[in-house]
Amino acid sequence: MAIMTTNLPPQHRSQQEIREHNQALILAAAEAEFVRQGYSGATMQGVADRAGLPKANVHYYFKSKKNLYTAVLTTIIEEWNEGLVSMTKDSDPKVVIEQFVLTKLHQAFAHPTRHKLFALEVINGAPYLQDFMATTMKEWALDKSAVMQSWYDQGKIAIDDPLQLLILIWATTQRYAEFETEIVGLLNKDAYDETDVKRAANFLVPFILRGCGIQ
Amino acid sequence: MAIMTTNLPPQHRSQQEIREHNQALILAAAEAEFVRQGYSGATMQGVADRAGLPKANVHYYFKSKKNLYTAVLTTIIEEWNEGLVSMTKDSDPKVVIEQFVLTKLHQAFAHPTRHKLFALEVINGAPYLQDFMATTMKEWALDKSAVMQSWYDQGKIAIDDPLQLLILIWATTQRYAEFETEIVGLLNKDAYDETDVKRAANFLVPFILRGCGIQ
DNA sequence: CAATAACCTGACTATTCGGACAGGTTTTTT
DNA sequence: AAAAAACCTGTCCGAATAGTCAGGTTATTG
Repeated sequence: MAIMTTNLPPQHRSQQEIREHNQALILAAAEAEFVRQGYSGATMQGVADRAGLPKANVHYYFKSKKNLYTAVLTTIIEEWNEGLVSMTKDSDPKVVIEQFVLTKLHQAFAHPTRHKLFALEVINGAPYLQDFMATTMKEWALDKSAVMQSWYDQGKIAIDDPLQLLILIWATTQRYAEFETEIVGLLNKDAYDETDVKRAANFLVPFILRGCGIQ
Repeated sequence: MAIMTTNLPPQHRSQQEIREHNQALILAAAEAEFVRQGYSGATMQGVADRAGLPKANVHYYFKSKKNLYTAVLTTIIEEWNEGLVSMTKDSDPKVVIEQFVLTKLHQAFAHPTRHKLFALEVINGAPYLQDFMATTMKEWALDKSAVMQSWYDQGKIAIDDPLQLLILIWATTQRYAEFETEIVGLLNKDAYDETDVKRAANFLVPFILRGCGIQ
């Protein structure tokens, strides 16, 4: 619908500028369009309209609908773990878990569309993410689980099945993005405001720490 | 794909039997088909094939695709709160919360497709569920929140924002259905088996009780 | 045992959509 | 400043798909 960034034509734009600008424009439009009705429901014309470009131009930059879709997913994945603190067996679980939850929570409120798109993809079997899920993501999860297992062995946390804890933290933080519609309704609002992130954090952080047997 | 119930033609079936049988067949097929690629990606031919009926017959019973979709959602909603124990301000929070979590968890593992379909619908703005979400579901949630608030006032639980607790319980239990693909992969399996429900329950129930400050 | 109503389905239709492409314009290179 | 390369887009096309319908079969009713 809305054009995402300035599209006013500067007099002379280098081809590199044009390319970067239009690709970013199309990717942003595609993210919105794909989440609206899923992969099949999205139309290339819809992407074009949101980007303010002719349909043929979208095909010029991204050869096919499938190609555009995977490009959107790739950009989402690349930013998936950004901002996360590192954790080792010597870390303080309280600090690390608190930071992890807060980071994930802020990402969820900041980029609900991305989280929705990711969820849509996983719900119908992750056809385009199988590889990422089976390799990068799994290794990351198993690595973190091993660290948390060592915390348990040291008596720092009460969790003996860290994979489940990881699943819980993902579930509870991402939920605010994925189920935005439902939660906004329950909170009697039209959209989230700043207080809602705080309210979620104020509940979630101490809850999870208590659940982990910390404090 | 697979035909859901016996479709062998008894010699003489009453029209009522025929109707009930075929409608159930089509609804089950539609649930599977709609979850496969969302509303737009599903095809009436696909529903027909799964049900083992000609496409025109599907249209005979459910006038349109939209009509069939809302029929599927309606049957899901009707079973949404089944099996839940009642809760009052005099209940024992430990018992009620434990039962609530276990019931939701078993539903999630028993009917993943329904939960996925519900999630798909909510993620793209609940276009066909707005009414249910804004009335029945909201009243239910606010009612339960009030009960839990009274538990807090009595000092029985440490949760002063019960709506958030409700959101957390929904998120953590339904997650196992919605993100089946991801979680099954993390557990190194092809599909869930009985031990996975137990493992989730063994983690989740004590975690949530501790989070609530119980025990 | 009609007559009526309900069930069934092959064949057709209108529409929508992804994609192709020819011919044009602007920028870059030599 | 000419040639090449990259960018741009109106128009067309084939495939897929929701929905229609006429003509049929089977069950119900009086």
